[in-house]
Parts: sequence; C-alpha cells; structure tokens
Amino acid sequence: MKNRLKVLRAERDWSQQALADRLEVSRQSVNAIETGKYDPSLPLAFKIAEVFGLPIEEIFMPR
Amino acid sequence: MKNRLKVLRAERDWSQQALADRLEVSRQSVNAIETGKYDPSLPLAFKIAEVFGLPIEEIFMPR
DNA sequence: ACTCGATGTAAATGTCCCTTTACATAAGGT
DNA sequence: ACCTTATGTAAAGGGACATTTACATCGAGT
Repeated sequence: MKNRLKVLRAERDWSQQALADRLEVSRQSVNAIETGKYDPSLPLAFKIAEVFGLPIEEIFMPR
Repeated sequence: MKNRLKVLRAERDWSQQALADRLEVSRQSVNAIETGKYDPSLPLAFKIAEVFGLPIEEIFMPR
C-alpha cells in the first residue's frame, strides 16, 4: 500500500505529532505508516480519511 | 466496523467459499469478517472493494 | 553554542489478522 | 437414508499492527 500522507500533511502544515493527536494514535504509528513500514488497520484508515476529508481510495493505493 | 458483505454476496449469489476464492483468502476469513469477528486488513478491504466493484466506503462503515 | 521542534528508528510488548484443521448443524437433491 | 453444499464456530500458530520508552540527527531560531 502506497499512501499520500506526507503530502496531505504538508498541505495542511501538520507535524506527525499533530496528525497523531487528531487520530488518537502514537506519533510512531503515523511515522511507520507514512514511511511504509506497515499499513493501518481498516478503522484507522477510515479515521485518516475522515481527518483529511477524503475517500480512502484517494489516500491509499495498492502498490 | 459494520459491513454489507452478506448482502453483496447474496445479490451475486456467491457462497462464502466462492468469495474466498476470488479474494484468495480462506472461507473462515470471509465468515469471520462477515459475522463481525474482526475487520479485514486494508489491502484485503481494497481487494473486497475491487471484487464487488464498489468503493470501500460503500461496503464498510464505522460502528 | 544552545535549545527546541520535527523526524527517523529501535526494542519489547500486547493485540489483531489470517491461516489450517477440525467438528457441527441445516437444507436440498437423489 | 444418504450425500453434498453452505454456514457457523473453535483452537492453535505465525505474522502484522500499534503501543511505550528511548535514543539519534537535523534545521530553525535565539
């Protein structure tokens, strides 16, 4: 799964910590997802989509 | 996460096994997801959406 | 030079996803 | 009655997700 987290975060000028706070997860989780260490759970993916106001498909994409 | 798997499957007259084959997962995984035992991983959610030709948001919903 | 925020990364830990194997029930067709 | 398909469920195991604590580097600002 590739994702556009870094760009979306940059567009809003949010730090990893600021995003982590909004998502109610750890900063390390945000960093791990952003750097492709692993994919978020489906509920977390929904929350990420909600926070950015975008459909999941516009944030995450296969390969 | 609630989901409409059972209905979507019924609309296409697919057994859990038939869906599992298309998704390349076990029948038990399909059953567990369908009965709410747990949520699919994000990659599997994408594959489910692809198989049904629907966006993830129209198959899965919070709560 | 020093501090501070932001980021990357690591180890240890606990939980969740998905598997295989297996057993049980219900419904339908022969 | 028997067989087959569909479904629900359970246990055990491996790998993936997410946590906390911790240390490191880098750039901006004072």
